[in-house]
Amino acid sequence: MRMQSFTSRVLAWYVAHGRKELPWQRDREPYAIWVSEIMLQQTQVTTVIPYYQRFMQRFPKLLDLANADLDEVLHHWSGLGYYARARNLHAAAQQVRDGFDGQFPERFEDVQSLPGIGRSTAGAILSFAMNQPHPILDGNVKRVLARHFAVEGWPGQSAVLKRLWELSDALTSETNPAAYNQGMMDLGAMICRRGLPNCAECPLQSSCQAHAEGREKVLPTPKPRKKLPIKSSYLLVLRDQHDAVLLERRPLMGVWGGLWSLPECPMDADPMTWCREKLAYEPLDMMRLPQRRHTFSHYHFEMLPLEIAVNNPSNRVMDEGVRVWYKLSDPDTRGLAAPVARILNEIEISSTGENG
DNA sequence: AAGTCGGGGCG
DNA sequence: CGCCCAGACTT
Repeated sequence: MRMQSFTSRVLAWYVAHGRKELPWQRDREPYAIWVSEIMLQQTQVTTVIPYYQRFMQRFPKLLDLANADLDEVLHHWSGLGYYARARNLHAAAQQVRDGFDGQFPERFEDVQSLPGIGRSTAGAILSFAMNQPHPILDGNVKRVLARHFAVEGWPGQSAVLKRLWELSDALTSETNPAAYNQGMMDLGAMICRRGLPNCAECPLQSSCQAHAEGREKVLPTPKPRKKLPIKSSYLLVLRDQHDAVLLERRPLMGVWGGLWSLPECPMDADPMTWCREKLAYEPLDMMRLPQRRHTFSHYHFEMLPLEIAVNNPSNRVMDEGVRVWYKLSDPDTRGLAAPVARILNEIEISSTGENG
């Protein structure tokens, strides 16, 4: 008998083994699926789930998100990374509110025109929410296709990417794209895994070219990587007489965009002098805190936190959009850079320990 | 086409 | 420690 098609095998496998109980699969509301798809960009399912639940509890409807302050959106995103996703999500919600009468658009071109939504995410949202037949191409689908069809080359190369899109487009189910796309993602996550593919339980094994050639572990071709440079800075923890800490808001573009962080003193400067001249606070006492390393996609960040006691006059004027005194005992809803939150948390624990 | 953008999980 | 993960955007 003739072998079932690629597409029908994926569909059958999804019905039998795929994931159907994820929090954003309960209904097919476009807004919920949209939020989940943005969170899932470059982020694994198990990491996303608690963030998704807190986010949806605070912003249950699209208009709740559109009408919220960006600061609070970033607060609920803090720790997930790629904060441009949160800013784009917020801006896109406002575009839907103002340009689409608050209804999430149903035309592919309209969806892809929203900030933060590219071809793959637009296809995912419209296929999952409305069963529209659009292909997707996330990391899982790339891996399944690259292996099954033995596609050579790093998928970041335009020619390789074009070939993978052609395959995804040709294979996507016309009748049940939602189940097919979810099936491909689940196959990539559960069977056709990066490190140790479970070919024995794969519905596509009989036709998989990489498996036939014993190359499933070396495809897809990995990204050529360079050694990450190391950047070091002092992080100044200015602490006033009321146990408040001075925070600065980071520029929207760049690392930790829009989040609140500690003043960053260059390594070639003297922290006491820098504190006096750049921050205009007279340092009274200084203490080293444990050094930390944070790794970004493109460099290591060595943080040398210094706790500096200062006197904070009550009549001093400050621009609260750029700098705030953050009370350790009374944390609010600002988005803090994750390593900064950990540093402040340690200080707060040690200070509460001293007082009782 | 290449670089930017976070944090976590895993071997 | 290196590598990757439900990518999109800028230059």
